[in-house]
Amino acid sequence: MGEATIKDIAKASGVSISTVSRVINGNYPVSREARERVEEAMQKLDYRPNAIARSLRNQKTNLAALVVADLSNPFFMEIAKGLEEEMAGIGCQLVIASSGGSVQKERELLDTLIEKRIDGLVIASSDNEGGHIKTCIEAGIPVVLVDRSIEGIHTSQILWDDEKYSYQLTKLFIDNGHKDIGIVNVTLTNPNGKWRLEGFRRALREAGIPEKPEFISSSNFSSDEACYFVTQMMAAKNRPTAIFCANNIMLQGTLQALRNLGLRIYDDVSVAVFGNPECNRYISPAVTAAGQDTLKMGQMAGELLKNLISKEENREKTMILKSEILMGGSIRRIG
Amino acid sequence: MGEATIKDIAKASGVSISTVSRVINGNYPVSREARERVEEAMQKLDYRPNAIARSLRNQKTNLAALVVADLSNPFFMEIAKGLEEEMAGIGCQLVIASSGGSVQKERELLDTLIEKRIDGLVIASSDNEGGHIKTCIEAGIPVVLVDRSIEGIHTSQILWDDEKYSYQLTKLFIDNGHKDIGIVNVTLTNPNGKWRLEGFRRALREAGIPEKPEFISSSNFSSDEACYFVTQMMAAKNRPTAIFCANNIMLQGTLQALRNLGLRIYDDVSVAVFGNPECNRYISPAVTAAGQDTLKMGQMAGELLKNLISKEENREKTMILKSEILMGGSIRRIG
DNA sequence: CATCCGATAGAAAACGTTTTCTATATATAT
DNA sequence: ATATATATAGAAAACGTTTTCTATCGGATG
Repeated sequence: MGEATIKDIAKASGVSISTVSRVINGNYPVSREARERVEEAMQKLDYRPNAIARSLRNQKTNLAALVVADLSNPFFMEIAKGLEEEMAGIGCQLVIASSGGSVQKERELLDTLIEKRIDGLVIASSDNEGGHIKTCIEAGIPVVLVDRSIEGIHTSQILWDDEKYSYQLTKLFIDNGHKDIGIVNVTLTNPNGKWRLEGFRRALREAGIPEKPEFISSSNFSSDEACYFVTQMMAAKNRPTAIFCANNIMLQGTLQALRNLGLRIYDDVSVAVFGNPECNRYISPAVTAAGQDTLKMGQMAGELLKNLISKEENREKTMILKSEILMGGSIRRIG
Repeated sequence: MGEATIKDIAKASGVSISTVSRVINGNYPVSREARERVEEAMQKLDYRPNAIARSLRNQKTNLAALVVADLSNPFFMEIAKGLEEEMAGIGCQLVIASSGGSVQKERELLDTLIEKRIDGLVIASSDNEGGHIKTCIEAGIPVVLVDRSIEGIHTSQILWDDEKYSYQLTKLFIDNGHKDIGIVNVTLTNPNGKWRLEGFRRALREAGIPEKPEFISSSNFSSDEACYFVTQMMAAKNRPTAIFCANNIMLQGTLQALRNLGLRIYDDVSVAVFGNPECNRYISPAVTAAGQDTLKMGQMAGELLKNLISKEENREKTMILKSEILMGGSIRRIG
C-alpha cells in the first residue's frame, strides 16, 4: 500500500525527514551519499509524496475549477479541453462541475470549491447577481469569466463580440432580401441574449424593417424550448423567411422543429447561427455561422488564469474574441 | 479575505478550538451558550473550513477522478455527466483528466492523481498493460473501469456487450442481403476493437460469407483515419455494399468520407454503428445503431465506485450493459 | 458523606509535508 | 592558531483541522 510517508523514508535511510524533503525537492544541498540512500529507500518503499500535506503547507492545491451549466454541451467541453491543455503546463488539474443552469446549485458548487482552496476558477456563470463570484474573489481565488460577463464583477474576462456578429449575420439575411426574420434567443437575463438581440435589432433598424414581436423568442434556453417556439412560429400563417439562432443549442432545437414540420433549410427557410453548428459535419447545405473558436477560448482562459495566479500580470484583463463568418449554403436570396 | 481559521473563531468567541470544531461537526455535545457564540463568530468572520486540512486529518478528499482519452468526445462527456450526478450525492466532486490517447500521458496523470489522494477513480484506459492502474489499486484507491476492461486487473467494471451487438448489427446487414460488408474498427489492442470484430466475424462465419481483408480496417482510432480508410475502400472497384462502424467516432469519419465521395447512405451504401450516432439528430435516414446509454454508464460507474468507497460492497462487480438496436433507415434490402 | 456518572470543554497529539533555525564539521583566510 | 565561511543535516515550528485524552463541575446514587 502506497502508505509510506516521508518519516518512513527517513527511518529507512537513516537520515532526518528534513533531509528527505530536501532530496525530494532538490532545493537544498544534500551529500551524495545521503541522497543515494534516500533515493534507494523511496524506490524500495514506493514512496509517493502526499499532495494534501503539501497543499496544506504550501497553500497551493494545483487544482483549478471549471464551472459550467451543462457538461454535455460541446461548447463547454471545447472550453474544458483548451483549459485543461493550458493548465497542464503548470501542473494544474481540472475540477469540472456543472450547475445544470441552477443558480442555487452553482452557489453551492462555488462554496465547496472555495473550501477546497482551488488555485483558480473559470466560470461561465448562470448567476446574474454575481454575489458568490465576488465571494470567491474576496477569498483570494483568481477568477476568469468566460462567455458571460457579470455586472459589477471586476476580474479577467473573455467574451465574444455578440452585438457585432449578430448584426452581421442579420444583415446577411437582409442583404439577401429577407424582411421577415425570426430570432431564437436565449434568455435576456443572460448578457449574451441581451447583446445578440441588440445586434439583431440594429440590423433591422438600419434597414428600416419593423420588428415583429411574434418573431422574437422571449426566454428559452433548452433545445426543447427552442423547438417549441420555432414550431409555433413556423406554423402561423405569417411566418418568417429566415431564422437567426443565438447559439448552437438554439440551432439544435430549430432544426428539430424544421424536420418535424418537413421544412428544408434554404429551400423553405434560411438559417444562420451564432456559434458552431455541429450539424455542419453532417448536413448540407451547411448552416452559415458566426463561428466561435471555443478551444481557443479555453486556452485563453487558461492563460489569463495563469497570469492571475502567478500575479505576474495582476491587472485583470478583458478579451473580446472575434468570430469568423463561416459561409454555408443556408441563406437563400429572395425577393 | 476568507482567511479566518478555526483558531480565529476560537479566539473571537472565547472558547477552545476543540469546541469550535465540535460546533462545526455537531458530533459532540456543546452548551447552547457556547454554540451560539461560536456560530456568531463564524458568521461575522465569514469562516470557511479548510477542506485541505480536513482531508489531511480525515484521509478523505471528496474528490473522484475521471480519466478518458478525449474530453470533447460526446461519449465520454455523457459518462462524465452521469458520474458527476451520482457522486454529488456523497459530496464528491470530479477531477477530469484526458490523456489524448497517450499511454505515457495517462500514466503521468494517474501518478499525480494518486499523489492527490483522490477517493476514487473511474477510467476508460488507453493503456493495455494496466500496470499503473494496478498501482492505483495497490495504493488503496477504488477503481472502476468503464468501456474498456484490462486483462489482469480485478476491480469493478462496466462494459458493453460488444460481441453480441456487433453480431446482431452485422446479421442485420446479412439478413438484408448484404454479402460485401466493411468494418471500420478501432485498434485491436483495444478490447472493444477485438470483440466488435469478433461479433462481426461470427455473423459472417455463420452465414458462410468469407472475410475480405481489404474490407477490414486494421487499426485506427481517429475520425480522420477512419475517413481515409473508407475513402480508400470505397474507391476500389470491388467495394462493399454495407459498412459497420465500431463507434461514433468511426462513424463520423465514415460519413465524412461518404460525403466527399458523393455517396448517399441507403441509396449507395448501407451503414450501421455500434454507439450513439450524434448525426441522427440532423440527417435522415437515421443510422441504424446499437445504442449505448452512456449517461447510465456514468451513473452506474458512480454507483459501483460508491460501493467500493464505502466498502459496503467490497467485492468488485462486473456489469455488462445491454444495448438497444435503434432501427434507422440506413440499411437497404438488396439482392 | 463518599463515589460515581454525565455533561461540558480544554490540551495535546496526529495527519504529512516544507522551511526556518540551529548546530556541527571542514576548509579557507588572516 | 584564530576567526570566518561553507557544506551539510537535525530539531522544531507551521499549515488547519479532528479526536483522544483529561479535567472540572453538578448532581445522582450508594
